[in-house]
Amino acid sequence: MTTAGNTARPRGRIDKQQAILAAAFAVFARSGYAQTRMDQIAAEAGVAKATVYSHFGDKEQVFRHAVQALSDAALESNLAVVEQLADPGADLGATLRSVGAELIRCYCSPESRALRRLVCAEAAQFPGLTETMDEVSGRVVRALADRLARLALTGTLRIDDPDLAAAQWAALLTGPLRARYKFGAEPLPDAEVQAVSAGAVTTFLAAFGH
Amino acid sequence: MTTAGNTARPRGRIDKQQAILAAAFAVFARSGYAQTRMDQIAAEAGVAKATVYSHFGDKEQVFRHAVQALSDAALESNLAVVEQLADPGADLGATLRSVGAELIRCYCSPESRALRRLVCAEAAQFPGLTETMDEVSGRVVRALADRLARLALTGTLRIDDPDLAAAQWAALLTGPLRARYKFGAEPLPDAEVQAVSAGAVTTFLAAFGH
Amino acid sequence: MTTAGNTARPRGRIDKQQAILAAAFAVFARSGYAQTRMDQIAAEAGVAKATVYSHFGDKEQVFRHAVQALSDAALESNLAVVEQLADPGADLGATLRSVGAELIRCYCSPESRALRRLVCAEAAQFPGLTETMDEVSGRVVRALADRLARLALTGTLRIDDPDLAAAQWAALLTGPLRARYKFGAEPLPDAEVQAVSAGAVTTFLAAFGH
Amino acid sequence: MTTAGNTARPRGRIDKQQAILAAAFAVFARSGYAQTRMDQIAAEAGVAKATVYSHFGDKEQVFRHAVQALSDAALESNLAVVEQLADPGADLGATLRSVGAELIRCYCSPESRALRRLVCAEAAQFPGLTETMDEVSGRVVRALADRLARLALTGTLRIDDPDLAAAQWAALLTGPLRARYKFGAEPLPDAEVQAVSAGAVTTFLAAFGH
DNA sequence: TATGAATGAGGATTCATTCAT
DNA sequence: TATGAATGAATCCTCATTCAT
Repeated sequence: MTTAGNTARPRGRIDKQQAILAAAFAVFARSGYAQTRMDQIAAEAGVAKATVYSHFGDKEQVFRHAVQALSDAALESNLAVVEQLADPGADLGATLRSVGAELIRCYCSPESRALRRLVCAEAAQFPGLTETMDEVSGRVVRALADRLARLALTGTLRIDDPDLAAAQWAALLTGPLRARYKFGAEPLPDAEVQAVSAGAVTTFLAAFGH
Repeated sequence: MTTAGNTARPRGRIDKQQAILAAAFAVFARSGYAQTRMDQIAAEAGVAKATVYSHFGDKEQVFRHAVQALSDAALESNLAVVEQLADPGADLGATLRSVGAELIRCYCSPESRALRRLVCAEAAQFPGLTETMDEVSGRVVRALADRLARLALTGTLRIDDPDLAAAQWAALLTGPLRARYKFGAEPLPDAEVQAVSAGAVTTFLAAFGH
Repeated sequence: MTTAGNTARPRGRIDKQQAILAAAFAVFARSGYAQTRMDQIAAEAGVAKATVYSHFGDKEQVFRHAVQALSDAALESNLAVVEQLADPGADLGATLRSVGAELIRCYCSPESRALRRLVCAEAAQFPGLTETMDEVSGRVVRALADRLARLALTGTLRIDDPDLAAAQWAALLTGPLRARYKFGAEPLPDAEVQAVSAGAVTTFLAAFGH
Repeated sequence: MTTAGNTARPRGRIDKQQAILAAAFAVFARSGYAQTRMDQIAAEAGVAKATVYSHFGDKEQVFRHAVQALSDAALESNLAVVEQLADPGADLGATLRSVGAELIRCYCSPESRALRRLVCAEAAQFPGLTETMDEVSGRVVRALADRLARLALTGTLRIDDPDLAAAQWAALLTGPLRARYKFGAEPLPDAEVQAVSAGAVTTFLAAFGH
């Protein structure tokens, strides 16, 4: 129903929904919740303001939908990266470094930073928002834990508590990053990515390797 | 005449400054930047709205000063905790666990959460804000690195790069915390504190202990 | 469909525009630019304040439109009077006196005084305002010059430079009026009108009659 | 203390009065009544705002004093010009043209334009202001009438009603000027001055010469 | 008198939201 | 459903004026 639509009108509605959501993503990410005007969203979506209302009810709903969509996307790309651990190859260290680097890049992508800013900013006013975020990182860490558990099973790693190990690896990857890369607009230098990932792997293997 | 002030008024100016700043801290932390009304700040400070303006110029300046003061306070209490590592005592593990736990508590104190929310929320609109935050965590990590370097010198730990070790320890402490404890309003259960701190120490010592 | 308007609403937009402009005329004329509150205009127009803004953008634009409309009206009534010279009748002096008196009355009508006050008052802050006014009096004088040129052609008057003669006649009509009648609120006594007009005609005919 | 100042204080008060008035002139003339802030006046006068209040009571009084002083100055310079008619010399036309030109320049001096703007603008809100202005132009016209009467006595001119003649001459001088020169900021071109003055003299002499 | 600080009343403007078409 | 127009509530900021010193 979403993609078929070769007859003229049935898709109009859905197209507009999508356009509105896309516009909302963009504007909220750019300006934050409070700074965002419904007019901007409508304009960027190419529809009338009232149309936005008839689709989503009010500003808060538009926001929640936008955040949800950003979260879904972020979750998906993170999981895709984690999946690369399914087949670690010969050089475990190298694989960990590469996957770690990609996780860092996901974590610092413009979309992720924007999402983090939005959630963080509105955590107080929008109950349930932090839960959404916990959900995302929780599922990523769990997926990571799954992979690590497999590697422990095969004896590649020496892990008692895969959840803890996963959480700590994630922490070692994202913790040392400067705030300006986590929240700010500054582009993340590749050297930083490599260094942090390498450092994380060294410590991680010292604790969980052989 | 300005500083003696045992008679009633000469200090009035400064008192009001302080009162306004304190009120601003509170209100911004509660409601976020955009939701905060200048009236609220003035009322909470017990002064007229125009007085706030004559002291700080406009809302943005009030905000910046408030954030600065919160940052200063946060930095100070973090540094005080780190200083406890100066004399690690006999049981290094226990000391690390205890200091780690206190650092976590600092990190999740209501003030710190509020500060994080505010900075994060307004990072896009207020250039320089993330730098302020980097500065704080940077200095804490550096102080931590100083302590770790001493312990490496005395042979208590085995550390090549104290800065990296410090950053990683901090990461192991704060990274695994759920978003609801970092940004949300939920109170931080002591069990979580203990568990995370203990886990961090184990991994840390595995990498940097004997 | 827009102009027929036997169904209720299509003309609503235009009606409101008109209502707002009319209200703005009145209030600005009464109180001057700075003293005028947007609320007053909105109230007097019977619309919401925001409607005024959505139609005109800001106070300055409302003002400019109001002035423009007042100017247009003033121009029109002045031209109508001047047109009476097209057929001067047998007694030229009497006609000139009568037309002069009417021009003085136009010049001192409440609307004209208000317009003069507004333009004069805000000349410094609103570039282009004086030009608008010059335009009005310029066109009136030119129309007058046209009439005088005709009378010169028929030999009724002896005029070399009709533009100069017109400007001077206008000057003789309005120049001798006391400020209180040009700008003030005082009603213009008919005796004053007659006297000034008669004096103007005498001098004018001495210079340009036979 | 600022200029003469050999004894220390006694003149301080008066100096400040003067400074305040001078500043008020300048600022009101620049910005109009409503746009003028008491702070600006105080700042430009180099005193504290409260000092302005202790000298003049409130904004309106400051304004009235400023207008009065501007009026006095304007009156004085106009009268000085008129006085040149006391000894008209051999070529009456030339003298009239020269005096007329100077009157036009007085009339369009920055101070006079400012004064006209201020009075005109606030005529509605400040009763008595137009009277002040009538007083000025009234006295100038009367002085002019005095001179014309003398010239009539000596047979140089042929005037029945010197007051009317004076008013009309003044009208012929100022009436034809464009609004931008009367109220606006545009500098008055000398050619305009000459032309208007010459035209006025021609018509005036046609009516009142031999 | 001179002043720096404080204030209360007020005003322009914005924006989420709703209606009538 | 889509829209242009209308709105009312809210908010930042300004400024004439007053006090205490």
